[in-house]
Amino acid sequence: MTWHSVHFDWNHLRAFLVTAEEGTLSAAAKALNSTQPTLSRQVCALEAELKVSLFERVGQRLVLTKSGLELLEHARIMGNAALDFALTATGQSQQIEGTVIVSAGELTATYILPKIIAKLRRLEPGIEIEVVVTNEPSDLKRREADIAIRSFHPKQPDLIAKKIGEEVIWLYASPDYLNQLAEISDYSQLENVHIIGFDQTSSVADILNQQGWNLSQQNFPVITPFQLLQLELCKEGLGLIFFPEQMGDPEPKLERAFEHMGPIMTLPVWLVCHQELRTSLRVRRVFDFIASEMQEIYKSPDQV
Amino acid sequence: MTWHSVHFDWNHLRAFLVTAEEGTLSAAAKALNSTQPTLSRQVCALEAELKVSLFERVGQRLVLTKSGLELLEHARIMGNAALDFALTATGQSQQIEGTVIVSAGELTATYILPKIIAKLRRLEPGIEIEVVVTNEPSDLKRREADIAIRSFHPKQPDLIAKKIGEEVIWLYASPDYLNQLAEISDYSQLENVHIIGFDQTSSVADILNQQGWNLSQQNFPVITPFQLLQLELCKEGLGLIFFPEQMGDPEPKLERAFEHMGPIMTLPVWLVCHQELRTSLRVRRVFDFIASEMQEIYKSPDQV
DNA sequence: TTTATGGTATACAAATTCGTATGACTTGGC
DNA sequence: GCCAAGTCATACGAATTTGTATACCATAAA
Repeated sequence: MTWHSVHFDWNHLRAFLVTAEEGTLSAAAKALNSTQPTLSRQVCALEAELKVSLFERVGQRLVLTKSGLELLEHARIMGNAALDFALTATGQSQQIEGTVIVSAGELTATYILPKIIAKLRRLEPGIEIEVVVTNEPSDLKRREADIAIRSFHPKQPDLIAKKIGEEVIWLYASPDYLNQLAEISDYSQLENVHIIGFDQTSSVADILNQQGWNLSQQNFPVITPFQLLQLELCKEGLGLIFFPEQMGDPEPKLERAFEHMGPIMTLPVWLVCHQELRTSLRVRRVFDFIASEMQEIYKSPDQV
Repeated sequence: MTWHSVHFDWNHLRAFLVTAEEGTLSAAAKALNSTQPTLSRQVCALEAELKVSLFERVGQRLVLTKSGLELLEHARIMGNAALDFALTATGQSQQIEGTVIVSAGELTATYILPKIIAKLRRLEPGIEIEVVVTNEPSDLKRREADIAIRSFHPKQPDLIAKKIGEEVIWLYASPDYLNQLAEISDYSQLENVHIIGFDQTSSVADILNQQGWNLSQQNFPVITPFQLLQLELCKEGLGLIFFPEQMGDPEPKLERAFEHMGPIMTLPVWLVCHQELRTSLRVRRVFDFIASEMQEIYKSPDQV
């Protein structure tokens, strides 16, 4: 086997890849925990090694040349291979010390995780936990997170998922606001009800309308995707919110609305992790611990 | 896009890959134009970065651990991507200066290439030619060569091939030896003829036996795959050799044997090159030049 | 036009990496 | 059993790469 063609500096290729993906040298430097001059030199060096002009320096902006665009495709393949390599490497690491990244939504991160993490840290002081709070599903493959808590089963076959339980969603409101709605028992009468929505899409309205409500955009005077703000607004009596019973019931200033009509919906709770990472002592420890602790919580919600 | 998991040193991964493939650090160092201590440190550094033990140091030999074996597969993918990257990069290089590697068999290298290379060097002083002389087909994909002269059409679809002509193979012998064989016209009488063979396999005998000869191992007292040695042995009168007429006819001390029976066989001559490289100014120039020069030669063999 | 912002390339000192030399060790052959 | 050959790891000076600071340029807004 000859390695003739592999003599160029692979780090320079990485510099090229990240620069091309990020758009600027400065951004690439930030992404790689490096500095802009370093990236600048590395890309230049790669161009010299290959005798190919990768970027065209037009003004302050770098724009890929035709050759650069073609080469970027191969560089991407290499980057993905590096990603896979890093992933299985983390999985192969048999040492318990290190960081585990957990991705969760705002509510889970706020109400569920703190006690679990505290308990885990007491049991395993060598494991450091990094929590990524996002309502978007993190890309486990790219290792934006090692473990994710999600409300849906992942499609990818290389992910493993464990079902923790069901999150029961009710409508909640402050006692004040509930008084204003008193006596109402028929959904169709709720023309002027206020609900604090997530975004401009009508998905929340759709769910309720399917259950007999008759809601339009006017029923959503305040909108925010930040659920903790929804909660505070609700406490102030600005309207109803969707909230899981595990988090909503313990809130002193919150009461279930229309309880006799039953819960709005239930969402499953999945704990997800990449297959490769299950072989890691560290990740497995955290995964199993979170799973057992959360299962305990979802069995008896009042413990939250 | 996050580059979280790509922070490890890609050159260290390359060091791991080449070391694993080559078997020892020293061999890997040679392959990478580096030194053994450097490779040693890089592999150690990678192990530290990943917190994974890649090799087990048993005695002086490095043997892959289970983790190392698993990671090697991903590293191989990355290596192949690097290969592809380098390949198209060379193709993208629009600079005429640089080295072009030509692979040829002994006879072509000795009789055909020198004049062509000399002429080319006069026309294109910026192009340096490296000739790889081997009877094995070079791996164009791994860039053991940029251009190869072969006697068969390549199967791989990503290679492009141009047919130069036909090599007509005769049996040749020294005048001395021919006199010993005088008067013989029937192949079946040639029980004691001596032929200088290539190797222990009976492929040469098979070819002749199919044409009515009756040869056994005894007819091949001297064997060598080195064709120039065959030639010299033939000149010394040790026996017959297979030789192309383009090279054999001009030899003063050589004559065709059994000419009236026609040539033994004809071999096509193909000029082969990787598709990606055709886009390189430099490689294309050499390819086209060799093609036209060789076609000229194979039209009128006496010019050799 | 002017100014503020965000970008790249260059200069030089500091930190890192590399190559040479060397030592300790294992394997294979005589 | 011993010697020769070949392996990997370590030490230290040299070479390379990196980061900080800075200059310079382009664009957008005032």
